[in-house]
Amino acid sequence: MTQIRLTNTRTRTKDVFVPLDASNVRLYLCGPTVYDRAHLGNARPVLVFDLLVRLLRHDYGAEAVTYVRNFTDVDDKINAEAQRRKAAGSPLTLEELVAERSEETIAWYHADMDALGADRPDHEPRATAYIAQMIEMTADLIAKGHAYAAEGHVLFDVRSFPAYGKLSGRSVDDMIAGARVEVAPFKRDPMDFVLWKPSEADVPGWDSPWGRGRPGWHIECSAMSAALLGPSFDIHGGGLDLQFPHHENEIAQSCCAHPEASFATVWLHNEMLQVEGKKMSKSLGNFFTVRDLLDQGVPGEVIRFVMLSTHYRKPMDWTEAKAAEASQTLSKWYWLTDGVGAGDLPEGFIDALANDLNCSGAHTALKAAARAGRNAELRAGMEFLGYWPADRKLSAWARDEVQKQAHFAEHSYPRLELSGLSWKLQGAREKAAVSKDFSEVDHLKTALLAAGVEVRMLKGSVELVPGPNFDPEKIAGLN
RNA sequence: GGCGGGUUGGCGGAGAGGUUACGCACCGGAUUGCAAAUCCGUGAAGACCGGUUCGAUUCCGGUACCCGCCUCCA
Repeated sequence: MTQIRLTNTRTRTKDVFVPLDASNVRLYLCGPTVYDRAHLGNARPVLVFDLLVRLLRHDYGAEAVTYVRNFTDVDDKINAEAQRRKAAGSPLTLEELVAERSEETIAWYHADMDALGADRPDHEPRATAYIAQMIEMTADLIAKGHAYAAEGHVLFDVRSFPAYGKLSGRSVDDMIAGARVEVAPFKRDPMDFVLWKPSEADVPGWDSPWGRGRPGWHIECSAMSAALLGPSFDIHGGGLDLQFPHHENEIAQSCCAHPEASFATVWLHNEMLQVEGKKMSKSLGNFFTVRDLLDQGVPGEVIRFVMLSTHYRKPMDWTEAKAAEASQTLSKWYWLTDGVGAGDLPEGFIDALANDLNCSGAHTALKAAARAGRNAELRAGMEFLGYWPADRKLSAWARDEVQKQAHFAEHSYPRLELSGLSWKLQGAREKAAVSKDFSEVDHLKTALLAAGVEVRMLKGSVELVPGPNFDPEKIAGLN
């Protein structure tokens, strides 16, 4: 068992990870709002958690980890798209159109994240399937004196929760002082946030004790994590942009609803994504989705490698140069490990990952293995990091790269030996080096080439690699 | 304005209070009858100013610059 250390936003230190229950390690990642294609930034937390889950499964056992990532399918942007389709003449109801939009977006999301080699979570709950739990939790918060109804809304009373602001290091008073937006008049405190809000007739809604309406943004994660993982679980994560207000509000809701529980022990936040040194934004014209990159021919493996190369707590800059370098490295690795069985993991590999997911360090361990020709170790590490799919079949891109490498390696890279003949050839070569009579060497080499064998003359040895047209019959006489 | 994070060699990117990170690129050399997407190696850093220390890129303080968040935006 390796000691895993993670930087916990809650404690602001890198702590040794101790699960509440080692036989059931539980994680929750805030998933996407399914109104459109996932952009590249959305992929980062997915890959960080994919890596974390792989490490935890390695440590605690595949069955001892439960990973939940939600789909937020209650959102005004989805509603807006549904209303647009309705206005365009769709015969479906608004609710059906919302579901339709969510369905297609979720399918895209799955396809895109699959292409990045991210394993699906154990549970992918949709907010719309947990409305009852949200209503129940909201009512409970009112009953416990932490929320109040006003003008069809239900608001969380931040003053009722002294720890409000602790996660993000803010005080309610400071935030009010810096507030720049007009405050709804029915709020008791400017920082109070919505648990439930009324829905007009042309917007999807659910019946509730406070009238027809829909949940606020934050309550879904509190309700779904409690339903699937219990009120206390181990790791909760997401992008740094979610730290406030989303995660802060989740903590307020969950801790007040379940005062006996601890909610999430560890909070993990990944830094944001940049593109060529600048923030990714539609106005700068550098905004793109995962699908855009895939369509441009950037392989999912390469996107994954680039993403995992930068530590999750540092801003990640997506650049063409990084993609090119990643492509080169992976190309070589696939070539080295194609057809090789996975061995032990390289030295230092797990230690690096266990140290707050230092994947760059894990890559270093793989580079060392590649350099030393420990291909079985390289293969094991690649599989661990998700560069080989579970079915161990290469993507079209990777297969292509392997063939290119094989072609280029006509005279270079050591792989496997046709023992005996390589010995013989090397022996002849050593003699020829002295006698300068290369006829025997040439004879052997020509025969081998004719039999479809690649002949690689290396310093001190000869590598013989059977090619696609290898015919053992033709070299039978050479031994 | 408030809060949080960052600043490492040409580029990318880590760990560690005191020994070469590593990769890519560059340069030098080697190996080779031919051949290199082969091998070996050198150089190159820690934004700035102070402080703590025998010693700091690593700890502390300040400055500059950059990034994110600041009530329904994921």
